[in-house]
Formats: sequence, C-alpha cells, structure tokens
Amino acid sequence: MTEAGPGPGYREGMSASTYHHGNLREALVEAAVAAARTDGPAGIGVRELARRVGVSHSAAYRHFAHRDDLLAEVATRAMTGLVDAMQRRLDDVDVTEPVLRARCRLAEIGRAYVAFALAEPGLFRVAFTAHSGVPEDQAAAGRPYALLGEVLDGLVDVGFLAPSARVGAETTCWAAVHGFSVLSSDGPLALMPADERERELDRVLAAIDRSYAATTGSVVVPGDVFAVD
Amino acid sequence: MTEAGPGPGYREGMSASTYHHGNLREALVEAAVAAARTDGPAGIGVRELARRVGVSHSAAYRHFAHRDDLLAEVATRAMTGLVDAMQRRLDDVDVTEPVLRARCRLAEIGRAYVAFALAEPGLFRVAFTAHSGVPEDQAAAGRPYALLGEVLDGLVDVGFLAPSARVGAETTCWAAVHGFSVLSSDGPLALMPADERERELDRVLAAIDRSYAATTGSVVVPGDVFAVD
DNA sequence: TGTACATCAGTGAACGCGCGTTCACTGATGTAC
DNA sequence: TGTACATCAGTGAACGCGCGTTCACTGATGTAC
Repeated sequence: MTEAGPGPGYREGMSASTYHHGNLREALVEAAVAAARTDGPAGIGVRELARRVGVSHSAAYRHFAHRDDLLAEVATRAMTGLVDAMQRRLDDVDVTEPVLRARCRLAEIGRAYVAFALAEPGLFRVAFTAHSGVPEDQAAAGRPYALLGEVLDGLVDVGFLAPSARVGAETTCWAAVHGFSVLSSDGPLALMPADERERELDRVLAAIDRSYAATTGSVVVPGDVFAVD
Repeated sequence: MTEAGPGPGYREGMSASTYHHGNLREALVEAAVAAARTDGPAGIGVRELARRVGVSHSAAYRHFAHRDDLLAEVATRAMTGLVDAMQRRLDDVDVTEPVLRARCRLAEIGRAYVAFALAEPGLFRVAFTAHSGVPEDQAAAGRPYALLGEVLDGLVDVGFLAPSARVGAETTCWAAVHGFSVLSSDGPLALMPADERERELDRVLAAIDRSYAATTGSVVVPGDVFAVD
C-alpha cells in the first residue's frame, strides 16, 4: 500500500487488507472517542466500535479486558483534551499588568472549561463518568484541579486573593464553572441563546472575581475584566 | 384482605389477589422512584418495575405509552422533592435581623440543594436527565429557579445585594451549588470526608455572600453567617 | 538464505442476558334496561 | 333485583434488538537454527 492516507491507527508499511490490523488498540480508542463525541458514554460499546473499525468484536478483547477499560481510556483522553484547552487559553492571556493578568487568567481558565463542555458535551460527560483505578487515569483526573491551583496561587502572589482565602478556593471555582457547564450542556440552561449564556457566564466569573477582591479589599474597576460589571 | 398494610398504590377494599390491581399507575411510579433512588435513570425499566409490582410487563403500557413517560413522571417527583427540601430549610431559618436573615436564607437554600443531591443521588440525577414536554413537568423544572429568585429578591430588599447585580444572579448561585452537588455526589469530590466537604461547601457559600456584599459595600462580619470566614 | 516452530492477533459462532414494544386474548367491573 | 353487554385492565407469548464476554479456531508474523 502506498503511504497515501493510511489513516490513524495504522502501522506504516501495511498492505491494505492484512489479517492483522496493525494498530487495533489505537484505532479502537479513536473510534471510541469519536463515538463518545456524539453519544457520550453510551456510545462506547465494544461491538459497535469493532464494527466501525472493521474488525470482529472479539478482536477488541485482545486489547481491552473489559468495556470499562476502553471507557476509562477515553475518559483520560477527554480529560486531557479539557486540560489542554484550559492551558491553551491561559497561554493566550497577554495582559501584562500583574494583577489584571492574574484575574484574567482565572476568568480564562473558567471560560475554557465551559467552552469545552459546550463544544464537546459527549466527551465532557465521559470525562466525569468513568473512573478507573489506573494511576495514570487518576493523575489525569487531578490535572484540572492542579492547573486551577496554579492560577489561584498567582492571584495570591499579586495580592488580589488573601492567603487565608486561598484554602479550598479550587472547590469554589470548580463548582461554579462545572455547574455552569453541566446546566448549559445537559440541563435547563441549554435552551438559552448563546450570547445570553455568554453574558451569564461573565456574571458568574465576575462574582468570583469580586468575591476574591473582597478578601484583600482590592479595588475592582467596573469593566476592567468583565463586561457585565 | 384486612386493611392491615394494603401498601401504597392499592385502592381500599380490594381483595388480596384481584385480577385488577387497583392503582397500578401509582404503584409503578412509586416502584420507579424507589428504583431511581438506588440506580438512577438506568434503574427505571418497564419490565423490571412491572416485575417488582407483581404484574406482567405489558400491563404497564395501560398507563404509560413509553418508558420515557414513566421516567418523566419520576423526574417531576424528584424535582418536587428537591424543591420541598429547599422550602423546608427556608422555613426553618429563624434569624430575625433582616439582613442576616436574608443572607442565611440564601445559604440555607444552597445547603438544602446539596444535601438533597448527596442524600438522594439517584433521584437528583433523574431530576436533571429526563425532560418531557408536558407543561406540568416543565413547571416543576422551573420551580427551584423561582424559589431561588425569591430568596435573591429578599437580599435586594434588605439592601445587601445591589439591584443591578440582581440580574442573572440565579445563574451564579445555581451554577455554584449545582456544580458542588454534581462533583460531590457523582464526581471527584465524592471521596472527600463528609466534614471536610461541609467546610468546603461553607466556603463556596461564603464566597457568594462576600461577592454580593461587595455589590453594595455591605459589611460582612467574619463568622456572622459562615464558620469559615 | 531457508525452514520449522512458537507466538501473536485476528475470526466467527455461541452463551446468556435484558430490554421496549405489540398483539390477540381473557377475566373483572360497572352500567343500562 | 337480575341479566346482558360494553368497557376496562390485566395476561402471556412473541418480535426484534443489542449488548458483554468466552472459546476453539486459524492465518500472519517473527525468530532461532
């Protein structure tokens, strides 16, 4: 086979119709991610995925002992996708004034989280449904928390957030942003027009910002970070 | 049959083994609620419920056209249970000083929400998964929002929350509290010890309180409402 | 370089499960005369 | 008050579906000699 479009999940130099697939494990995971994208956790089924990859369903059991192992793998990838999106948005913050920068970063990490949940509702759900005991998966699950922690540390560093209020601050931010995501992608807020939802999210983020400003008596100038102030 | 324990869902005066059940619809719904309690939405299956009620599965179709209709009914009841729990906790607030009272009420409605989600994770999930187009179900879905709205209005009335910040305030509170609930009952916060989680919730609620105080420059005395301040 | 053989990664049939839904039926109930 | 009959609320068999998992197998691959 020529190298024209071997497609993902194939090892190089394979003939078009070998008995051996070449990289079935990876192909299955990618198909699972695609399925989860549209159908969430329910979309991940051993038989259906084997079908899509063009292989007998029992072949999948060469690579995954149970359906849940596949699910866990997708969950880890979904979580990675979420964290990457958060990191990207953080990197894009180009405000230089330190306090404003730290506040913007907190807002942006939240926006990235919500944006991911809305853009990839299926993956978002998978990321939070399946939990394996495998260490690397556990590590993946902890990464959003860790990243958020760094951003919050930044707020303390610039004197916007009081050190005493830093304790457990991850939970507050995470809860607000996660709740907004769930209500918007799954729930009652899904019916809201996109632009109005954007404004609502701004209000949520502004509320957190104000709350943290209050811990140090920092001055918040209306409109400096949030349009809704 | 004597009246000793006819059980719910039975009409009075029935013989023990009538061909006609008497109140099958209600019996099915109650069985569905019980099933949802332990297994969430997945626990609600026509065949399984008919089995539990002691009736052939096709009998259920005399009362529900589709499985989803049953699910929707349970969702409405779950939502009602949630709202009732919120209302009860609001009624229990006996603080008299107006500002403190309004702030306590906001905190309490949040605590009630989270408590319900933790005590009844299955029902909580059902309440937010199934949505029927039936008006009464839609109405039920809007009640937590309306109740929260009243509490927020109270905060404006006492001058704690600025009228301009009242706009969309439901979303902020709801997102924070819903997110906390989901992360705690389903997700990563589930592993946290109960007392620590309690403290974390207090921090979330305190953050919202502080944020609203900031809209009017109201003074918040540490420890007046939240232990963590 | 060629061949025997172990190993690996597939196949396809089968097991056993549970589900939602439909349909022709029958037993029970209540009502009109 | 008694009876015929319509209606209602059940039964049980069947349809068709998809699933996860196992197992004996076979074709392909790579390695040792």
